Amino acid sequence: MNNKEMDAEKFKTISLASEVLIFSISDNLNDNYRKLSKKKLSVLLIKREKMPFNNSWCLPGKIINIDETGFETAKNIMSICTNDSNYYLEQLKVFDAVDRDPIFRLISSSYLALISKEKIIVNNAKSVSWFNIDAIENNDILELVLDNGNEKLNIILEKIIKENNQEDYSYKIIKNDNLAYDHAIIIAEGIKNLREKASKSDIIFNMMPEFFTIGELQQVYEEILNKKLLGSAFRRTIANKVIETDKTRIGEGHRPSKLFTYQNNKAN
Amino acid sequence: MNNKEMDAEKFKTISLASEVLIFSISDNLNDNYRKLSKKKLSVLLIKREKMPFNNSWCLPGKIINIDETGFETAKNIMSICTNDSNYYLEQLKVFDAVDRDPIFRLISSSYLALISKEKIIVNNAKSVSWFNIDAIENNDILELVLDNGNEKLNIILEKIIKENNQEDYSYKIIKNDNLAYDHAIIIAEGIKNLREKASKSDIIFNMMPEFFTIGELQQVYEEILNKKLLGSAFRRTIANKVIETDKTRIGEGHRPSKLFTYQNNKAN
DNA sequence: TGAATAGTGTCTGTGAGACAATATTAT
DNA sequence: ATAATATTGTCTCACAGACACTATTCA
Repeated sequence: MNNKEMDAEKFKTISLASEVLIFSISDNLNDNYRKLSKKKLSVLLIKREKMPFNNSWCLPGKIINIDETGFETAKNIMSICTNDSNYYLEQLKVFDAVDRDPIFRLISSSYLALISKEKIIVNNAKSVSWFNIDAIENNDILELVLDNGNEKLNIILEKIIKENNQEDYSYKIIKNDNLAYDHAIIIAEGIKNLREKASKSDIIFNMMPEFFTIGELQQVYEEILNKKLLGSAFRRTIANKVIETDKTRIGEGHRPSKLFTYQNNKAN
Repeated sequence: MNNKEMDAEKFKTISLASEVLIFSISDNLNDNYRKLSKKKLSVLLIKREKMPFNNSWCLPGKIINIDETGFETAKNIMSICTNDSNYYLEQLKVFDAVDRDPIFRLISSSYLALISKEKIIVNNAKSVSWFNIDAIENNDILELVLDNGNEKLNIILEKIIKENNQEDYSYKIIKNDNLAYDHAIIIAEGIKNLREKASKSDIIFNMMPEFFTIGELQQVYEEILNKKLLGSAFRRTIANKVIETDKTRIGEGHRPSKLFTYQNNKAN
């Protein structure tokens, strides 16, 4: 094939990429020394340095090689931010709107990764950055505010409800803001997925450090589930999932708290 | 490109197909006139008439065209068995093992469809057939028996549990039986998905006819969840999802039962 | 001392499991 | 009459929400 034929070929074939939604929890210190630091869900984004969407932020992604699975590609992508292989990774969804890439037919197989901040190595290059996520829901509108400290992205999505079932919906971008492709939708779907699984499984612990207080754990659940929980009830329900250690966190302007660790080697 | 170049090209590119797992509920009459007909989960399979896997059964599938989404392709596939567009259809998972097709790199984006038998038109061609599914679980082994009345497929799968979490597992084929590709795994993943959602959503109703008795509905739930339910408790929990009609089913050798219909236009 | 969080105990309502009891039909 | 399913009612137990109360620290 000569170059001309290759170019023509590009437009006739479908390219398939793995894209990874890397979520973690960030600590945001409070000015009041007594108050706990505020936990925020955060997502890792990359600054694009080529067309299309040059200079926009995007999810880390890679075209799937002919000799590797999408999962393997996703694991390779993960190596940009960690050399620890101990994280959660699962298939999320396929995003394949015909016009999602302005030039080619690019289909994205998305993956959701959950990792603890302590396992993450991000060099300070400006091209990789963690964005705190604020997700504000009003009726059928979802407002996403992504903030990395320097730049703030304001995105508005609409929930498209299918067939009268309030629980079954997809998203449509109403207003985008310097985020490439349909990645705003992928982020929204990831949050939805995480929220659904948070109360039915233990995946949240993948974003926790090895040792944590019940209060910190509760904060993370509150952030993900987007609602206040009662301390007493939370302790009860979480009790059989954690192991108390003899460590204690002190120096916080209030009663010290015991440190716990995740009970992941359950025998039942 | 000449033919030789095209052939070479095939081996270098990835093909992407939509494959649809069409589930429905079959009625299997009991010899005892008093007893209810036994409900079975069933899947629509197609007899392949070309290589690879010639003469094996497979899920209906189609290569995704460059100008349509996988969902659209899935809807086109659905038209082989219905001209009613009122069914449930959702993305299931991507299956992309490198060697799943013996010759090419074929990636399958699978969809789960749930439809009521009354909406289905299958011409009696031998190439399309409904198979009743028996799924027998023993520890980490899942045995699938697919039976269309003429042919019985016995498949054995192993659950591969990830990272000590009993709930998070995938499947590996131990013994296949005249089922093409990794479609046994897709069927197993579909059953798992259906089971998880059955108790948390109303998707089961997509496989019910317009009018049904509570007993029939309970049977379907028992079949999907693979456990016996208590009639009294079932009635209580299902009560707010169904509307009682003035119709009654009679002539069954026991007390007649009221017919209900799904309450899908919920106002909450 | 006071602000803030940690941690325990208890009451209450909801909802599921168990099971008893009654109803109704075709053969 | 009997087998089989339909339908209702009631008791109990587990669990989550609400909330009161105590504990402990640093500025």
